Order: sequence, then C-alpha cells, then structure tokens
Amino acid sequence: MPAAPLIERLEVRPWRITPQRRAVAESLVGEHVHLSADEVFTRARAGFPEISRATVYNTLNELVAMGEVLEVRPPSGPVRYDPNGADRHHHLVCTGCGALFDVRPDGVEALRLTDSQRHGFRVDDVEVVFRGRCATCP
Amino acid sequence: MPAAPLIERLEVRPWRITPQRRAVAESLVGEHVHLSADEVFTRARAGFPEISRATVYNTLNELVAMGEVLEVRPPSGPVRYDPNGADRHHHLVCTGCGALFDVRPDGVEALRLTDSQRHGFRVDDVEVVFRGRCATCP
DNA sequence: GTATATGCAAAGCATTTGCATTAAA
DNA sequence: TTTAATGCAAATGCTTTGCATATAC
Repeated sequence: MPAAPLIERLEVRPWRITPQRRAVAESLVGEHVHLSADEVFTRARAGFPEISRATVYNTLNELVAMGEVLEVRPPSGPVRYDPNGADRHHHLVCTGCGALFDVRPDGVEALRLTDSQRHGFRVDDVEVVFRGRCATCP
Repeated sequence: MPAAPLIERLEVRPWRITPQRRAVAESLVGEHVHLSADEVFTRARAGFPEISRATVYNTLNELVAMGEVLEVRPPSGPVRYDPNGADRHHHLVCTGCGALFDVRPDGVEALRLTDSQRHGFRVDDVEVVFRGRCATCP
C-alpha cells in the first residue's frame, strides 16, 4: 500500500505550513518525479509567484531531513528530489541522458553484509542503482 | 583475482604518460582509497610539485571515462574517486561523517529487474550503497 | 614536427548563509 | 506575542573552460 500523499503527511507534523512550503510540496506530487531544485522552483512559482530560491532550498532540505523526500545524486548534474522517500524503492539511471526511474527490484532482501564487511557500522538502509542506457541513448 | 595496479593498466593504453598523470595515478593506489579531487591534488604535488588543479581534474575525468576509476558521490561534499573501477564492488557510507568503505555484499547476483521495470533500458551495471552510522557516529 | 597536455586565471553552476523583514501559531 | 519562515544578495565550494605555452611521442 502506497503511503499517503506528501502534503497530507506534512499536515500532521509539527511543521508550519506556509504558502511557500505548500507550493514546494505540491510541485513534488506524482510517481517517477525526480525534479532538480531549479525545476521545483519553477513549478512552485506557479502556485506562489513571489517564492525565493532560498526558500525552495530550505524547504527541500527540511523535507529530506524529515525523511519525506529522498535526495538522488545523478552521475552528473544537480541533486534531484524524489517525493516517495517514505516508500522504500530504488533507481534506474541512464548514463547517457540522465533519465531516472523508480524501480522495485526483486532480490533486495537477499543483500547481506558479513560482520567483517560491516566495519562496525549500524546499517540503516540499502540503496540500489541500476545504470545503463535508455531506449533512446546509443 | 584483483586487477593489475592502476599505473600498469595505464601503461598499456594509448594514453600519454606524463609526469603529472603519473603523479595522479600514484595518488590513487591502495584498497579503500576514496579521495576527493583536492586530496588527490595535495598528494600529487608530493610527486610533482608544479601540477595544477586543472590537470588533476582533467586526469581524473579521463580515468573515469576510461573506466579505470569510479566516481562516488557521497551524501554531501565533493565527488570522491575510487581506483578500483576495474574491480566490481560496492559501498558502505556513514551518513554522519561521510566515512566510506568498499564492500562485496552477498546476494548481489539475485538482484533482478522485470521487463516492465526495465523501461526499455539496457542495464550495464548495478551499484549498491549501504547507508548507516559508523562506530564513532551516534 | 605535430598533436596533445599543461597551467593559469576567470567563469560557471549549485547551493548556502547572514540578516533585516514578515507572518504563522 | 513569540518564535520561526522568508527574501534578498552576497558568499562559498567545487568544477570547468579558454587560451597561450610547453612537451611527449
């Protein structure tokens, strides 16, 4: 079962909902959405024209810190923001054009580190990135 | 069987070996080495004091393009360079301090994308990142 | 000899910061 | 009323670029 929409999850948190923050959250709705901060800024201005870049960055960083949004670092270019941070999933990236999809591969639960590989870490999370070429990149 | 040392692999390529490039390659020897461009710059100056930052960046980018060195993008901070690009392996990252280790987890071969998950891609590579807290980060 | 690598300094881009102002609870 | 969010503009950090010079092959 997919988690509730981002904006609804935010309403039940101790976090001030301002028009700016609402506009940022609404920019991020949907499946397979992986916008850069600048794309979020452009979209957010549609809902709140006087929003500033600084506020977009502030808000995105807060959403990431809350675990509601996931940062994805593509092979090149700026960080992208994935609104399904609450839903465990992975990524498929084109090394040609940077196209990015969410995937839920089989076999993830089989991934294991041995004690000696763990280097004393407490492991919280596994992220899997499949790299390749999309249908239109040679 | 581990691959031959980086500098030896480079000698058999159609790639001019200059003192600067040699100094960069020699900065990258060893297991569990994940230096930033600036750390490479510092080390490379030990071998060739008049090397410039631009040359370090140029050289690292070429090594990445050749597949000899792997770029690793930590949760924050600059790109790091991993000399074992020729040896398939994965990473364990501390979300506190950024500490980074190579790992070879069990179960990677079980990772599978279904046709519908493949989105028309030709998948070349899978990278697994374990995230957690190292022994000294709370 | 010729193509290619280098160094320098300047430009580029993404992101963060300081601080006075404004608005949410 | 009080605490926190916003906007602006400047600063930062990392990386790339343009171009004249030097160098490996």
